[in-house]
Amino acid sequence: MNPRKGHRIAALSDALSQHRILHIKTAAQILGVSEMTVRRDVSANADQFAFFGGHIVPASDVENDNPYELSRAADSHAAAKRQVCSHAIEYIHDDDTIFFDCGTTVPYLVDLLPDHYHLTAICYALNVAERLTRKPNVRLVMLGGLYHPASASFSGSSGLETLDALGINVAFLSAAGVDSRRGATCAHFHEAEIKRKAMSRAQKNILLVDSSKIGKLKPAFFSDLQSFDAVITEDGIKEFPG
Amino acid sequence: MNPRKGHRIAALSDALSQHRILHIKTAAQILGVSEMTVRRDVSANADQFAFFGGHIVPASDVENDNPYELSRAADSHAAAKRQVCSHAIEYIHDDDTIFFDCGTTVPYLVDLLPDHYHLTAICYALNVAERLTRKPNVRLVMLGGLYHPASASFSGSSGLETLDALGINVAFLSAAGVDSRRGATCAHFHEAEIKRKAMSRAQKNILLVDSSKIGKLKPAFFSDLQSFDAVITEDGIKEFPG
DNA sequence: CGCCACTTGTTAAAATCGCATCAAAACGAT
DNA sequence: ATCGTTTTGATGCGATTTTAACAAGTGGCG
Repeated sequence: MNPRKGHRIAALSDALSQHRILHIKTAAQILGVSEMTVRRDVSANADQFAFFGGHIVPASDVENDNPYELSRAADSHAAAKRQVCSHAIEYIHDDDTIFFDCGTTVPYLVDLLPDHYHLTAICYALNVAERLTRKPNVRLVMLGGLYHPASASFSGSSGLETLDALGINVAFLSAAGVDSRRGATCAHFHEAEIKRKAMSRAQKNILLVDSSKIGKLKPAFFSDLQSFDAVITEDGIKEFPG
Repeated sequence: MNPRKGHRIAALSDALSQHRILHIKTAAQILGVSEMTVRRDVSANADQFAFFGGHIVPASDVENDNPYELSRAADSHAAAKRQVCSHAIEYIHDDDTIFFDCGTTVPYLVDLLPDHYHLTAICYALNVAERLTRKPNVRLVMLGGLYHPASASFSGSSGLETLDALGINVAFLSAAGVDSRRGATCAHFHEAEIKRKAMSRAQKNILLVDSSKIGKLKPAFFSDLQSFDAVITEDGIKEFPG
């Protein structure tokens, strides 16, 4: 398969797991191609995607006759992500201030937070913010800016400045690529900027990745692995002393 | 409610629980009424049903995972709000930069935006942001800060500073109270601060309120009525020249 | 009965979706 | 570089969806 095409399919898959429903126009904008190309991609991958009334939905949803119910089970790596996060909660304590990165893994961590913990949460992605608003004792601080559909996140100088005024106990970072020699990378540069700033403000930095990310490399580098206090995959925690 | 109508709603609900998805034509056949009537039934019961691409689906499927949809569906003044907003869209033009206030009325306005309009949208409420992300040609700027559950909005100095750097063509404001002598008021002071700043940056300021707000008074004053270029209720537009 | 508000059906128009077609661009191999 | 193949983008058109407007029907009530 054409590598460019393969990348589009992957990106579409990512975007879909975030939004669960994508208007074709929106998808075309995210992927930076024409609507027609999106249509062709979708129909060429009928095993993954399906059309429904001008929108794209995961094929698994349609099989159930229910195009909406975004089963989080539809996310192929859901089990792995949940497991990653179950290891991660031990780093969170009552009254902590926590930074939550964007991505598809982090929302699972939010769901696992005990309701009785009083936390201050910092985030910059819409899907993460939404989850956090459901936690009764969480004080939520959102970093605003320009919206990026691919990651449902925001970027802007005001967010970076806000970070400068925050004390963070633990920062949970995600990465689209993890390479032992080239470190942690993500797809977009604006994300990398926020990640770096958040890490510099945090006492502890934890990287959350399911193993499907290992060995991959993305354009925007944001940290080498030694800078993390721990790297958590579904197999467990790897701590870096010091 | 008309007994015949009530029976149709029940029958539709039954049919939906069996099929999970119903084509409008199919539903019309099952109920023995015209398509148009089915459409009216569905949109009059947005708390139970929803449209999607010519089909009817249970609203719960769409609302799942989305707390704001719920509150919106439960909104008793939904019809009035929709009507308010239908009057309001005439103030929006292609390529405009629009400020969207928080509240339950504004999301209806977002839904009414033509998809082909290229807009820059400024907002500071989670429910509004969410709606805006579904618009394909909208560039979204979010003002971040501390989250306030009551209005699903954020407040903070960084948001106010961001506003200072923005040129706004039209600002749509909402109010929890409107009094001809004491002006427009809202429940929280942090909201009032953002509203005032947004109004000072906008070429045109439009107040959107359903008539249930008229005569009410809330603690946080943010503008007298003469400062608005128009006040829109479900009954129509009242313009203030100059 | 006649008036009224409300509901329903019909029709038309507008917007959108889905698809086929064709031209341009990118790519690969010689 | 040149040719042929593949991929992509643009355009147009029919079908479908959605909305709006108007006409007809229904039932309550004096």
